[in-house]
Amino acid sequence: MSANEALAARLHEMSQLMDLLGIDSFRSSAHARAARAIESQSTDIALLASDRKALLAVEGIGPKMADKIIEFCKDGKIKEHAELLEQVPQGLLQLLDIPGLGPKTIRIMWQDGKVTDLAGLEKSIADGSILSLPRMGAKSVEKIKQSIAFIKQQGGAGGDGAAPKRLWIGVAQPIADRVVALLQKAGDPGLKVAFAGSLRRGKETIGDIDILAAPRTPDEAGRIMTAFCKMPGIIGVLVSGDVKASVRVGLEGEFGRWGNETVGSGGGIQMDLKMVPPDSWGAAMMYFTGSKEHNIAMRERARKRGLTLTDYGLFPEDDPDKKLGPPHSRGIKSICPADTEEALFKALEVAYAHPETREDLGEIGWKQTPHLIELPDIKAELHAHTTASDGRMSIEELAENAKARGFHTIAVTDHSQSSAVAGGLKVDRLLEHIENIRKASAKVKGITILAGSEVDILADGQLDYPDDILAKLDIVVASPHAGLSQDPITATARLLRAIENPYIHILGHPTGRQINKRPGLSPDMAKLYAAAKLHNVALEINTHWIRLDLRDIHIRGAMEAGCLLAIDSDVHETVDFDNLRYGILTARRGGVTPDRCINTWDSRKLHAWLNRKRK
DNA sequence: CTTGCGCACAAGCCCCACGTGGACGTGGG
Repeated sequence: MSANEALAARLHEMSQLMDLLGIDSFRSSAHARAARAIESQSTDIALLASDRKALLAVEGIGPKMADKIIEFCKDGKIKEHAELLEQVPQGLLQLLDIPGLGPKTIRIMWQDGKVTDLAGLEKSIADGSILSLPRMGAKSVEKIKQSIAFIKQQGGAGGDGAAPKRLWIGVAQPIADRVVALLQKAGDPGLKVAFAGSLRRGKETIGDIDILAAPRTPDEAGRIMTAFCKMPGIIGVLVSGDVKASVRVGLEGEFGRWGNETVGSGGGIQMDLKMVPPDSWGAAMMYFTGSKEHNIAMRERARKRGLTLTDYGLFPEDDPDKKLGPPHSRGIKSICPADTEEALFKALEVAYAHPETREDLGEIGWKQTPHLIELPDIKAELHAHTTASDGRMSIEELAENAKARGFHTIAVTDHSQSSAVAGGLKVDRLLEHIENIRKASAKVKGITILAGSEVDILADGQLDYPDDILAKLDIVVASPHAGLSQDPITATARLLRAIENPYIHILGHPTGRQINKRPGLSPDMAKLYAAAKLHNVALEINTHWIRLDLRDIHIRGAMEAGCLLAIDSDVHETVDFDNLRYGILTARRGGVTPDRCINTWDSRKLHAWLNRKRK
């Protein structure tokens, strides 16, 4: 967990504690909002907090919050947090993770039902006393029971307080693809089915998988619902009505088989299906895609124009006090077509925002839609390994694979000598490897094979080969692999030194973080961007879904600073090429345009750029 | 607790579905 994430988690918990204690809800939501603001900062919080003014400039952070943040950075803790924690029983927070139970209900149970933890809750379910709570009936209790079972299976039931884990996008996406195909098959030809939610927005981790379908007849709807609730791997149905359902699916069975990397979510993932009339498709996609913050901002914009934006369309605002019920249910027609998102954006006079950018971080209010990079724009892979180090393919196999993807260039960049576990090449082996690459290059036509290396950035910022060896390589990708728990100042100096090396082209996975595994380095990113621009070094977006490093918010900063980016799949085996889609999504979240990504350049432009450092 | 408007004090992000039980909490984005 990075420092920013740790602080955000702390503030979020403070907000939850306030809810449980029944403290002023505005204070609570101010803390939740501050937590979100911290999460979307690309600067390491320790650096930000060294300048109180900069902290105050962040939307949602006022004087009191700034002091708490500074306190956290100095002492590693917030006194008020500890004080709140003292007033609430240990096991209570965990109950908030149970769907169906919110702060109000938990507070009542705690105050007069003597429930202070999961065991107490289970007891009150067992003896039926839970039913005496307001708004608690058989259906709600059943849902809670199922949720408890799921949480226990996830492993966190010991009371470690761990929030439910989010799945890597690379694990969630193939599952969603299969479900979409399955539902399409259950319907008639031409049925619209799509995934939405954070998956469609391309977030690096996914909480649940949202699927939208637009059946045209009740019969078709019935078949879709049945197929969804009975798909392979189902471990529980939470809700199933006529138009929506929520289920949990295990990752072990038919929809699992993701090798040993499925551990992220423990045992399963929630999937939500919603069915809508075809003429509401666009409005429903907007709603289901989110983000929540984007939706709210869009709906506010509608209200300012005397309109109401809902999941079904755009309506005249005829009922400000909301007494009459949703407009669509009263037979009122949308004032514009609601079958596409584009039509709704247009009617609200907002430039279309791609799903990946819908985070309410400035996209509403664009003069025009930016031209974001797309998958087919990528024409070169500049970071790949062969059997010479830890890859699975020979040079020729690698080149053939790249050619089949339509690339004009593939760079062979095996590990350098310090990466012993990855079979890094000593200088003599590297020289021999270069010869082999030249030979393969003569054999395989129709693609340029570059001789390169992924050179370790040593702890002090030196590169792992001397300059005269680097000079022999067509391309140098320099990456940090070890020493990833350095403090921010040392890490900054280390990476800056690497960027300043005259032979480096690309800074590979700059922070070395691995999602859900380790935080990696927290350098002063602004300094990195400036140096990369000055020395003409491209910053890598490593497309492996465990890395996605640079991450979205850092890419945003790099784009604003005018940097070049490289989107590379760090290929070790054939399937790694398929990770490109995650790199593209992440790049789009950061606002990358094709001109700024060196992998989109035509062969002449790219090679000229590489050669500028080889004179 | 923050913001916005103005230098002290208000007001505070949207809309729908569901279950329960008659108005509100919760979850979905």
